[in-house]
Amino acid sequence: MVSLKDISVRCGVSVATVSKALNGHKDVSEATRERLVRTAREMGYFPNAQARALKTNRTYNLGVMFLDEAGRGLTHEFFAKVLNSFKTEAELAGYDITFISNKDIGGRRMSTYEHCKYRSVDGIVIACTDFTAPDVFEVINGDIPVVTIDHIFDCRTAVVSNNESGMEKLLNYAADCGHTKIAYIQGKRSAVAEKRLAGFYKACVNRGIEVRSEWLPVGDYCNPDITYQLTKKLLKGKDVPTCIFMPDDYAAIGGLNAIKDLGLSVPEDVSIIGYDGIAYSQLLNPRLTTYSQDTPVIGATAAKQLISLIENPQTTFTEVITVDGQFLEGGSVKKL
Amino acid sequence: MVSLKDISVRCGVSVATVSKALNGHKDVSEATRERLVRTAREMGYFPNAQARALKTNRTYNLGVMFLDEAGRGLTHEFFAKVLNSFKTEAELAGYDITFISNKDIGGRRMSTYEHCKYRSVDGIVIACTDFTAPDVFEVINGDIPVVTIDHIFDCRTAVVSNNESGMEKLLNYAADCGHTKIAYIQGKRSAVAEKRLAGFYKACVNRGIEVRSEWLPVGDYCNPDITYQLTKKLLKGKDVPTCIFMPDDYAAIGGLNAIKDLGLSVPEDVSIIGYDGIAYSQLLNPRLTTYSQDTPVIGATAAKQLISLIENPQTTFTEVITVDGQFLEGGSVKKL
DNA sequence: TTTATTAACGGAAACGTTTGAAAAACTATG
DNA sequence: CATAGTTTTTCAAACGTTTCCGTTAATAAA
Repeated sequence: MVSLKDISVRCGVSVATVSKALNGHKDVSEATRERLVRTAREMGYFPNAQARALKTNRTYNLGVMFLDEAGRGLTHEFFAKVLNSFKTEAELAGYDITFISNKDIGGRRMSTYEHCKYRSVDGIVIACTDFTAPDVFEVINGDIPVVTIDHIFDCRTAVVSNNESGMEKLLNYAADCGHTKIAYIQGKRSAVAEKRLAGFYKACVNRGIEVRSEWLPVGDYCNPDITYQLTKKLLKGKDVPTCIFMPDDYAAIGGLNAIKDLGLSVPEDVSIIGYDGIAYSQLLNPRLTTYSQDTPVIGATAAKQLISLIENPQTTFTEVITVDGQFLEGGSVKKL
Repeated sequence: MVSLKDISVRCGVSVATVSKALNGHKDVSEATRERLVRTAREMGYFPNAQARALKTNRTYNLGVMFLDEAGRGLTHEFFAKVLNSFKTEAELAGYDITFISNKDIGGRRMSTYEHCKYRSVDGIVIACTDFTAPDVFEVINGDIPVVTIDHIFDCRTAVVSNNESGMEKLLNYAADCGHTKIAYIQGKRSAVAEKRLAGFYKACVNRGIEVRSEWLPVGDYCNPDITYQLTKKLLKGKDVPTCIFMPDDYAAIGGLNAIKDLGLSVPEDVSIIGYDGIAYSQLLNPRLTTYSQDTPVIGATAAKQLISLIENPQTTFTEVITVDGQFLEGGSVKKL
């Protein structure tokens, strides 16, 4: 690899001058700057990221903290999409992405935060299902810039999907279609679940729809099996809902199968509403009525915010940015 | 951050001794070694990855090259799963994962290979749909250890899914069920597509099944729309196939919709076979008969191979490792 | 001409490691 | 007790940058 020294001897100047020229400092004449830049290019020079980081304490590396208790990891479409846009935006600004986790190094166990220190990441984005993990708190309380996705901590910037309003929009649609007997299979307790439930209640009150606690079973996100069971249970009694909200689109498949297995059909006998707007939901027949979270914006915003935090360290101001999604009208809700 | 120097002054020895003690060199007495390791732990020491890399030219970072012309990126379930297991295995060995792409740095465009040099990754795994990209060749011809997934280059280690045998198994199953009029909507031309087609032909010959060229349309992977069109076309004529092989499970959804839209049903009127064994395929009703690629093994094997290549540089021996998958019998094929 | 000002460049230390060679401290041997 | 051998420790250079400060040269002002 060609280094600054190589360029300096070739051009008969000092390495200091080369460094300054290439980094656009002002105390180098235009003529030599041009000459140095040119030969650097000719010689195929690229800075050595490690050496630079060692001096500047800036790695241009962002850590992605990604705990997923379900072990689905990147298979989780929401996270995969968010990560994808995060990555794209970060790369545009010259940052690379490294996965961070707790791991062993040199025989000693390293926490996620220690891992970040070891790799000297400039910033961390946290996206996970379990924000109560100790590793998360350690990072939150640390001194590395952090942006969280879909969870709000005091004094930390957060980018959250507008779960409350998304839920409201969906319920309003169901109400518009004439549904009043509405069930909601909730996701597992979490900040996201709270928000969605809040939106559900709020809209129900607004539309004068009675909320029945027995129609609010707690299931789990991305779990078609549990959703299958709960859907069957909901439809077993004599007084059954006409419309069921699912934890998310993926889990909804379990619900659809339950309905099919009961000899019923969607939307004729029972209406179904999902959440997420994943690709499959729009390939189902009938298309699932759902709410598409704006993953491209969520990821890109998180990246922008994180980079801004890194590059303007004085900014003690932390934001909570709410990203709206889009209602997707499918054919899974019957108009009564 | 506490450094080697901090430990050395605290213990009254030189930094060299500390370094050697912590790295388990033999030329340091057991007594001092134990003492140094203990205080290092007490002081919360972690090595500085940059400094170490600068000296040793080893970053313990693996680059993931991941070109996806379709722009689906991590949303692609096969790749997401492979990457997931790759990451897990690599982390076990103390390596981190960094995404590598072509990008701009300091105004100059950097190729993927240059990017790898810049970040000094110890090795690269290539997984992508388009292995003809110039960026791929540059990496293949470079001097960094490389493992490719699902594509074979001379002189480079490759981990490939057993596409040929997978296809054979599927066709044998269809034949066992009594099907003789079999169509295959191919994926776009690629090494993978070739292998699958080869397996298809081979099994057809074995079973004495006539291969009709008009029943071998070329579609595209992960593209339900094209698959929808081609499926309709296949089922329009007067002489139609009784069983259709889809490019993959995801694309198969397009086929299923086409069949539904024609007023037909699976498997009564037409049988369907997928490829990949993605989660959804097993949630469909009826479950899709398909071939599940062993993504956990593929990813883990790739990681192991790459790390072995890195840690035993003398090994000029390159392997091609074929990973078998598993046949999944669903309910989408009718027994005639 | 002298002095002050500015512009362009170089010297050198520093970042935190690793590592081979040299030195020092022991141990054993005759 | 000297010598050789062995074990343990330190020295010092090196990896490729960045950056503060000093130096030189050129220009402007007095």
